[in-house]
Amino acid sequence: MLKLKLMTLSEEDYIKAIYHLGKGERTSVSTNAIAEQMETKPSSVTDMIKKLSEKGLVNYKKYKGVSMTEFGTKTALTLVRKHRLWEVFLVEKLDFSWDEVHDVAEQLEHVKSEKLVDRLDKHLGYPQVDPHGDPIPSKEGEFKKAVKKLLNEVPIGAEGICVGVKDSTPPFLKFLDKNNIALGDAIQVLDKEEFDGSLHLKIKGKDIHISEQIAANLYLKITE
Amino acid sequence: MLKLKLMTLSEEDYIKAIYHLGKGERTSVSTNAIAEQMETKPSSVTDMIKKLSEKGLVNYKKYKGVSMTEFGTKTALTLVRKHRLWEVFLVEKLDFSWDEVHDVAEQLEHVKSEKLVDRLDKHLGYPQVDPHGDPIPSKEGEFKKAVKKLLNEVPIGAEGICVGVKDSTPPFLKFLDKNNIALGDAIQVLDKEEFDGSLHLKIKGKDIHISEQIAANLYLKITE
DNA sequence: ATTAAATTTTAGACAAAGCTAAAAATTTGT
DNA sequence: ACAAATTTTTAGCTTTGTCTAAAATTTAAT
Repeated sequence: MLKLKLMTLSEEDYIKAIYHLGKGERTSVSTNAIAEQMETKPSSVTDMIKKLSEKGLVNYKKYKGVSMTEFGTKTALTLVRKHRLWEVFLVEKLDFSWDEVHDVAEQLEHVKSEKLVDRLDKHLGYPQVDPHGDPIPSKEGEFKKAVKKLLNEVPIGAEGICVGVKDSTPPFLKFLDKNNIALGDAIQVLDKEEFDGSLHLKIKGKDIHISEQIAANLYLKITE
Repeated sequence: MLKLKLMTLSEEDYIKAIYHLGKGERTSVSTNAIAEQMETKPSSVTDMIKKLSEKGLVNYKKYKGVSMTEFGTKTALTLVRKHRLWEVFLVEKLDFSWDEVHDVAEQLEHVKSEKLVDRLDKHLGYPQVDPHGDPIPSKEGEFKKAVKKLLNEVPIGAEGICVGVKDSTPPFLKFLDKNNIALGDAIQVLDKEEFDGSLHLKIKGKDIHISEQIAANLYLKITE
């Protein structure tokens, strides 16, 4: 397998951004979208895209957007893997809360040592999902595409595991904390109000009533 | 307490290098020595020194070498603290061996999060020394100066704890591993050969015979 | 003490990654 | 279809950290 040791921090950040913007599916991503994601200017993005293209990480044609190559995707997946493993570490071992881990993991993921990642994975017991319920790619870049649905799109009576959030901003995460909703929780949809789309749920034996807006930001993994 | 959040990786590396070259004692360090340590050119060092001087981390007078300020020393100690805590983590939690941790810790120490360091410290049980027996500064930058002596300078009959190595290159560290000598071991000096200065030791109940060269690279913490 | 050697600094360049402003290409609206 | 709006790229400049080559200073040697 090809391996590109010589990636700068910035290149790694771009690769991850392009991967996520393309939803991991090698779809074309616009310069502007990347610029927004990276909080930089489109002209800077163009420059970087050229470099990544020369290194074989992305496909690029002027004015036509950019898409990941097979190799670029593999590279992005190792970064995603590292990021999510570190998030698990921070939550499980260092008692960070769910909504604090991202920035630190963002830094830790850039540490270059294959052995470190492998050992960390082992230390954590080979976790399948990160604290946000997102799947952790294997060393080979494979991961089960979780069957995730938004809670408001799930039929009444459905049961599943809370595996993720759509909105991962601190305000929303804090709401969940306050209402004792956490990843890994078993959730059952008891009823839905016609009037406002709000839901009655059972979580950890307790009944809860949430608005449709909340439901629309919670992913449920259907254990079918 | 002053805190300088805006340090680049490179600045941090220089500060640590200058601190170590000055043995933590704010002695004057030469441009050439720094250049050698940092594997760069003296002219680059001069440039960086000016920047560090402007930031109040070092004292600098043209042609007269450079020394740490109080503030620079504090800064260096937080880096040393991070480095050594990560080394403990790698050895204790991820089963890295003693001689593999340095490069990875070198990267991990640059991660910026006070909370991360505090939690890591707690997670590790507030260790006092790293896997090489070097003391870990407290959050406030304090640390017990271990009473360390080279094994060959210790009188016959002395007892103590193996707390460090002078030569920390892989070959030497591997020798120690092979001969079952590790940090934290209780060592007793049984006898010394007049002829070649070699030593008879008792380590973990076993008798061992080592050359003077080996003894001259092992630090013993005298538990007086 | 004065010259030779070594060290240190300056001056000028370069690569990486970013920016602004302007030009070029594409897309959109009527 | 074609002008207007938007998007993308280019050109040229900035900063950080590095380099080489040359100049300045200090140290060493006779």
